[in-house]
Amino acid sequence: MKYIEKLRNSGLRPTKQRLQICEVLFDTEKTFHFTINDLANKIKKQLNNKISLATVYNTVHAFEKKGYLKQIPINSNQTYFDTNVSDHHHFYDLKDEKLIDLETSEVGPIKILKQIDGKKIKSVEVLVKLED
Amino acid sequence: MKYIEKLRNSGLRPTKQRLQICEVLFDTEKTFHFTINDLANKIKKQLNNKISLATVYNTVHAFEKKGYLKQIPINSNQTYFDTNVSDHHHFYDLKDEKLIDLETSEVGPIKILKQIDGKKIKSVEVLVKLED
DNA sequence: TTCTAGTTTATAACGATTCTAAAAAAGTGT
DNA sequence: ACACTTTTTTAGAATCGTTATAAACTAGAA
Repeated sequence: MKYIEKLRNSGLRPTKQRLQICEVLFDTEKTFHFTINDLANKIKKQLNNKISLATVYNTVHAFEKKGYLKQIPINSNQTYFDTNVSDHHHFYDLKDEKLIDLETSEVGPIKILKQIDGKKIKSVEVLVKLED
Repeated sequence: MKYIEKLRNSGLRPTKQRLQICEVLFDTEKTFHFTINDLANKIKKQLNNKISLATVYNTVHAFEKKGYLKQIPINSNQTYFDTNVSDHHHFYDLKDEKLIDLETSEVGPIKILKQIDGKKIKSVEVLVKLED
């Protein structure tokens, strides 16, 4: 299994559940956006196998901490995650409540002209809200 | 009262509670960020007067719909609002969990080079995460 | 004053997320 | 393979922000 190493290297035991979640998250052509609920359903369908919700939460947070997932800053009752962990931005379609990737190359360079004492910039994320 | 007109003009009845919330939100030198809970506490302290939580929620949402408040897109267990409704951006201090305004003039012009069919851009918001 | 629609209220309901404590599995050494 | 320790999984309970409910109240109009 190709994920065993990956997990071990980041100090996570390669358990059956984590490996299965890796499959669902990373064995795809394209990256995608999801909520915990989306993911739990996907697991059930795709693997015909239920993983406890608590485990899904734990795993997603563990993966996020290790940098294998990113949280998408957006106001919703549910938290959105992204399997695309490269620096990039998002459109948010307000009507359909859908997220669409917006690559950094598709946004001109962003200059932050204000500094905050004792702090450094960790990330710059753009959210473009769309309407009809 | 200066807010009676404002509320009437937007089709909201100028009730005692709404006027009081207006005072707390808009009778300030500077704009500020808040959660519903922050606001409820501020009302209790500042006006020595309790307004039902449900009313605070209703009012904040009504004001947001009318454009007197803005939601700030950020991942937190609570929803953040801003009394600064001009186009602007935010720093988010990850450690202190604090928001800081970042004016559009302090960010170079942002060019969105990707278009989504049948949709137009409603807003462009930048979130700059800060670490030590 | 009376009527009606809009508003407030306390409380219940809801739903996403986190906590808990026990069972299971993984890793380590023998 | 076995015993032992630590991590992980699990179901269910608990938490907490937010929304719904239904009754009491209020603003505005006739």
